[in-house]
Order: sequence, then structure tokens, then C-alpha cells
Amino acid sequence: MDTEEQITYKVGEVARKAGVNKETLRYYEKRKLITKPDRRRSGYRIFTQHHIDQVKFIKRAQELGFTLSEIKELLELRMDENTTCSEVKTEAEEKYRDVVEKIKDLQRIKTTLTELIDSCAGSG
Amino acid sequence: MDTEEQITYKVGEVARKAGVNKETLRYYEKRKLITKPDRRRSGYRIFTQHHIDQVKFIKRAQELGFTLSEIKELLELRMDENTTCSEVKTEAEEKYRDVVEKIKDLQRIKTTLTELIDSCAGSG
DNA sequence: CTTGACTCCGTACCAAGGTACAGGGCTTAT
DNA sequence: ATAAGCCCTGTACCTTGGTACGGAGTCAAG
Repeated sequence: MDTEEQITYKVGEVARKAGVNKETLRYYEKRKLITKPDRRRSGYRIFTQHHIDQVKFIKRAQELGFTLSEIKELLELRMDENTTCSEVKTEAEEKYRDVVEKIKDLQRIKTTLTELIDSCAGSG
Repeated sequence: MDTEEQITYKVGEVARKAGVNKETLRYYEKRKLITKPDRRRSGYRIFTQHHIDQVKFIKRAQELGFTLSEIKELLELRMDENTTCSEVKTEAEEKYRDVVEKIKDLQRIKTTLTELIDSCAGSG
């Protein structure tokens, strides 16, 4: 029952849709940050929506302060069906703690900004 | 009434206390990320606790995904007593929105990690 | 008043994360 | 079947954010 005809994209389209440079996609592929795209006989890469989503996630995670290596680990957590459960769990719990800390610190900054804005509303 | 004898530090002490390299402090000074330290006649920099706090803030903000240029803007918001209030307010509100977005995205990641951890607790 | 540990400055180098060619091969609309 | 506009690869280069010298001056404990 595969009535699902996958829509595919070429590197330029993906670049445009994800807001990155074509070379960046090659770079991410080399660093195994995105799922290895299939190829046509000609060698052209075949991308799907999945790749676009991955790239967007990567860019956002970078803006949240994760390095590409850390992002790779995050992505692998979700994919590796065959690493042991407790291994995954330990890793995930570690990341979780980092994320919680980040949220906390950002909330402190947020509060500071709010105070600044409010104090500015009142006097000079 | 200045019974407050300021404790001062040399570059090596600040580096140790803030967990950075001495060269990094010179670098931050050059980029005006920290308050310009006074100097002794000999040329030695005179740091205070304030500088240590600034450096710690910078390092943490970096881990939260801010670039040094953005961090500089954040710090300047707090210091510039002489920029107009509405100017400060507009800037602050912009930063505020960014921070709120970051928190939201981190919370999504947090949720994902929680699900992963929970699913791992149950089955394989 | 010396000696070991510190500081100064300039300059050169480094790693991460891209970005830009160049020279060649597809593709597709006409 | 041909030209414009894609895509391929490898290699070289760029920016950001530091790090690492090296030669010379300073400080403080003995």
C-alpha cells in the first residue's frame, strides 16, 4: 500500500527551504549530521522533507548553544534503535540536566530584561 | 564614608576564579566585553570582583547560544545610563522575545528527552 | 638585592563551522 | 542537440573565539 509518493528535492532546493548554503549541506553530510541522502545514477543527491527538518533542527539547536558534536549526539539518541536502553537513558538524562540548567539561566536573563523594560516604562 | 576597601585582583587570579585563560581576559578587554580595568603605574591591570562576575556571565551566555557581539549588547543595556530610555526599552524587548523563543524551544527538547527517558524505563 | 613567579605587549597560531572557487558532468526546455 | 542552469568533487580560504609564544619589565619573600 505505498500510495505515498515521496516528494524529493535537490540540494539547491533544500538549501533554500532550510535557509542554509548548499555547501553547508555537504558539510553536514560529511559530518553525518543528516541522514545520508540517496543518489541518482548521475550522482545527484536525493533529499526529502525529512532532511529539511533535520537541518532546521540543527540550526535551531546551534542557536540554543549546542555544538555540532552535541547536536549529533542528540540526534543519535533518537535514531539508534539498537543501542542498549540503559545506555540511551543515561545519555538522555545527562542532556536533560543540561537543558534544564539552560532554561533556568535563560529565565534569569528573561527576568532581568523584564525588570529593565519595566523600569524604563516608569521613570528616565 | 568609604570604609569599603575594595579587594583587587591580578589577571592570573581573575583567570583562575572565572575559569578562563589569562589571554582570554586580554581579549575580552580588547573587545570591550568587560569594564576597562584600571592600571598600576607599572602597567599591571587592577581587577575587582565585578570583573569576575562579568566574565562568568559572558561564559554562561555563550553556552546559551549568544555570540560575543550579542553579549556585548546585553551588557551595554544594563550599563548605559545615558542612552534614551525608549531606545533601551526597544532593544530589551527584542532580546526578551529572543530569550522567550529560546526557552520555548529548549522546553520542547526537554519534553522529547523526557519521553525518551520514560520510554526507556518501560520496554526495550 | 636577588630570584622565582608574576605581568606586560605584539604577533602568530589554532579549532570549529562554514564558504567559495574551479573544472567538469547532468538536465531540461526549446 | 544545445545552452542555461543545475549538480558533482576537491581544495583553499574565511570568521569567530580564543591560545600560545617570547622577550622584557615588575613584585615580593627570603
